[in-house]
Amino acid sequence: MHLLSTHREQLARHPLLAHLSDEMRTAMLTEAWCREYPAQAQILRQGDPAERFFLVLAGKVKLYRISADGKEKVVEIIQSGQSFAEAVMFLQKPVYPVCAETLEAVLLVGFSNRLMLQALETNPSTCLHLLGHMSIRLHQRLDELENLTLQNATQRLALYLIGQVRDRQGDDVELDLVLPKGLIAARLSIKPETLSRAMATLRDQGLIESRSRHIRIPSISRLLDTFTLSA
Amino acid sequence: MHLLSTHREQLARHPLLAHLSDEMRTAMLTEAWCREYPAQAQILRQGDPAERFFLVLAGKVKLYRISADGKEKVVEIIQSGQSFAEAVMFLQKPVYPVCAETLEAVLLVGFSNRLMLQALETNPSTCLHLLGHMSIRLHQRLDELENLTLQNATQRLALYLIGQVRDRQGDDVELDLVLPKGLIAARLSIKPETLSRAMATLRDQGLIESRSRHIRIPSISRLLDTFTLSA
DNA sequence: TCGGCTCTTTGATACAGGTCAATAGGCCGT
DNA sequence: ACGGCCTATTGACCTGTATCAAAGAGCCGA
Repeated sequence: MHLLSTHREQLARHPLLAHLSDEMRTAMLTEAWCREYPAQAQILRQGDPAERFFLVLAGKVKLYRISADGKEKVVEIIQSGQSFAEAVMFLQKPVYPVCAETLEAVLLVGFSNRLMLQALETNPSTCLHLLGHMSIRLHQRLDELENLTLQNATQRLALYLIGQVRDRQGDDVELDLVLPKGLIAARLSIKPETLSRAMATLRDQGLIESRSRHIRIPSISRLLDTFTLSA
Repeated sequence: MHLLSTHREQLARHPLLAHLSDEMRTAMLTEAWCREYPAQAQILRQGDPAERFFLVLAGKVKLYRISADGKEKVVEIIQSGQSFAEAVMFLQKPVYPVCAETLEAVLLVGFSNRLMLQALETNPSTCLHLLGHMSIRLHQRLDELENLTLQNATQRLALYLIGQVRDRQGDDVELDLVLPKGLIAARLSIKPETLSRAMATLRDQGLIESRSRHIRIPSISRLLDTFTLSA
C-alpha cells in the first residue's frame, strides 16, 4: 500500500488499529489496499459478500439501503476519519447490508476482515474497543428510531441542526451546513420540499436565521424548548 | 442465588456465559441475583445508572423509550431465554437507554457488568460471541429503520406476521399471535386502530384469514409478493 | 346470568407529509 | 453577459395515519 506518511499516522491512531500488537498492525496495513474514488462512485453494493471493512481518509461516503420496491433510505453519511462496515465481519454469512457511494472524491482504505478477526482472537483490548464502538452505534440507531417515530419533520430538522453545532459555547451559534439540502433531507427521511418548509417554519418562528448554507441559531435552548415542551 | 437446576442449565448454556472459564462463570453466577416480578412491573428506567445486564428466564419484558414530550416508543419485546441491556456496559457513562417493564409474571436474572467486563478482558472467545450478538442486533435495527421509513402500515404488519411464523415448511401456514394486538401495534409504531384496518385490508385481499388471535396465511409467497412488487 | 371491565373494530374527520408542477436562484463554461 | 444545469423554494392537491367517538366482542367476578 502506498500512503502518505500523514495517512499512515492517521491509520495507526485509529482506535481499531491502535491497540493491536505491532506485528498485527503491520500485517493489517500491508494487506490493506488504498484507493481513490471520484465523486458519485459506487464503492459497494448491498448483498455483496463482505471481505473487508473500511476507513475513509478523505471525502464523504453515503451509506444507503435499497428496498425491495426500489426506494432508497440513507442510513448514514461517513465523514473523513470514520470507519464503516466493521460490524459485518461478525455475521455468520458476511454480506454488506447497505450500498456505499462517494459523495465527492474519496480516499479509502480497505482492511481484511479475516486478518482482523484473527487479530481479535488474541487481543481482548481491541475487542473491547470494538464493543464500545458498536455499542455507541447501537445507541445512535436507537436515538434515530426514536426521532423517526416520535418527532415530526420540523423537530427532526431542529435536532439535526443542533447536532451540527461545532463549538457549543454560548447559546447563540452560527453554523454552515456541510451537506446539500437534498442530502440532509434524505438523512432525515423526508423529501427536499418538506425540508424547505420545515426551515421556513423555524425561520417564521424566529428560531433560526438562514441565508443559503449559512445558519444562525439565536438561542439553542429556545430551539430545544420548542419541542421539549411538546409545542 | 437460588435457582431451579433447569434454570442453572439454561443459564450455563447461554452464549454469553457458555464460553467463559469455569471459575469466571461460577463467579458470574454466584454474584448474579434472580428475581420474580409480577405483571406490569417496572424493571428499570431510562437514565438509571447501569450496573447489570439481564436474562429473562420466564415471561416477557417490554423495552420502551420515553421522549422529552412523554410519548412512548416500544423498542423491543424480550421473550423468555433472551438477554437485554448487554450493550450498555461498554459505554463510557453506562446508563440504561430504555425503560423496561414486565408484560406478565417474569423471572429475571441480573449479572454484574463489572464482572463481565473483567471476564471479557481475558476471554476473546466470549468477546467475539458478544460482537456477533451485537452485530446481529445492529442489523436488526437497520431492518427496522428501513421498515419504518420505506414501508406503510399494512406492509409492516405483513412482515411482522411472516416473522412470527414458526415452522416455515410449506407456503400455507397458521400461527397464533403471542402478543395482544395493542402491543403489536406499538411494536410496529402504529395505533391499534390502524393495525385493525391493516388486518382488514389483508383479509379483504384474501392474503390472510383471521379469527381473533389465530391467523392463517394461505400463501406466504403471495403475501410477500404483494409489496415486493411495489403493490 | 348479569353487569362491568378491557380489547378490538368501525366510522368520521383532521393533519402531516408526499407528489406533481412551476418558478426562482446559484454556479459554471463559453 | 448569456444560456444551461442543478439545487432550492413555493403552491395546489392527494394520501396515509392519527385522532376522536362510539359500538361490539370477550372475559371475568359476583
